[in-house]
Amino acid sequence: MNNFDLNKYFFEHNLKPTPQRLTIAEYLLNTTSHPTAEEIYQAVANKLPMPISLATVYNSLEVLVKVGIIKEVFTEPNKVRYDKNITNHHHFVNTQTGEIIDVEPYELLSEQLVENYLLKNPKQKFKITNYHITFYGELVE
Amino acid sequence: MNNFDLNKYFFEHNLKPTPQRLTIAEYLLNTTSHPTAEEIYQAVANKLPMPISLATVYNSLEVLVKVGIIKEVFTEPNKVRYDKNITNHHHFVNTQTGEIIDVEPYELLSEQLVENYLLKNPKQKFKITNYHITFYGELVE
DNA sequence: ATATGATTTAGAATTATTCTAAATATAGAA
DNA sequence: TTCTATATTTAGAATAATTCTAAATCATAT
Ligand SMILES: [Mn+2]
Ligand SMILES: [Mn+2]
Ligand SMILES: [Zn+2]
Ligand SMILES: [Zn+2]
Repeated sequence: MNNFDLNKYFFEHNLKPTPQRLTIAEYLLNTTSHPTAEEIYQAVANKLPMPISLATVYNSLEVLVKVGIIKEVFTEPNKVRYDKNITNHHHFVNTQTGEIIDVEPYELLSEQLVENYLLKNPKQKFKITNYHITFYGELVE
Repeated sequence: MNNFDLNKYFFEHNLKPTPQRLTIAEYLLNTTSHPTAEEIYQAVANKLPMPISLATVYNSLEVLVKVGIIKEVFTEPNKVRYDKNITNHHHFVNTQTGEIIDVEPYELLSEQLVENYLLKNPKQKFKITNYHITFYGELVE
């Protein structure tokens, strides 16, 4: 999504395209990393001509999640990360660096995963609406 | 693991079997839920003859994790839960109640999952050491 | 220009967790 | 047993992430 699309998207979702929101959205759309609110705050503070508050970063992230431009990711305790990749996908955590990398889903496995759940938990009558896999591992030398 | 095993386990791991630790461990071993530190604190405070502090709950949980009697689980933002099930397994989150249910792993899928990761990320040279699936869903009427 | 409502802001409040330093308990030695 | 060394517990302070509050500012429509 480029800057033009962003303005359009904001308009279509009744979001005022304020410099703060636009800069936060732009920052996220231009990184493959999964930054925290604090990291976004630091990066965006350096780009904006005016100052920005951390509250605005949290407020903006909330509305960007709400309109579906970004998603939240929980891979670690006590830390929320934000993700421009809004497709269904999974994450690989490099346990040496903390880096989080997107993993594309393998849809052929989905059915088997869900079937396995039903097999292993025959008493429970639940419907699985989605699932998320966190892979952990290390760089191979 | 019964009370006898617990004393033995503590002894073997050089953990003094204090009433606080024993009661916390017992509480966890006798529930299939995945309680938070606060929930454990409330439950254990009611069982112990002497008062207990929240700091002791956190300290005890830390050593119980360290010696491998329990595991930490991260399924929600900003909340750590504790799990007596120390085997490799996954979790189903009932999005209506927040209840967390164990899901046994399907080892036949592991290989395919890891293969898929390598296929979809051919440039990255990482070794996957483990992975965790969080299923989300609802009760079916 | 003015009003209205949305947005931003600083700072206070909240929640989960960790730290600190003193008090107490445990286990082993004497 | 008592003593002693060390481990554990504790209350409360500190920290980190996030949310809340209420005032200031901004944008848009009259
Ligand atoms: Mn927390
Ligand atoms: Mn947090
Ligand atoms: Zn992602
Ligand atoms: Zn579990």
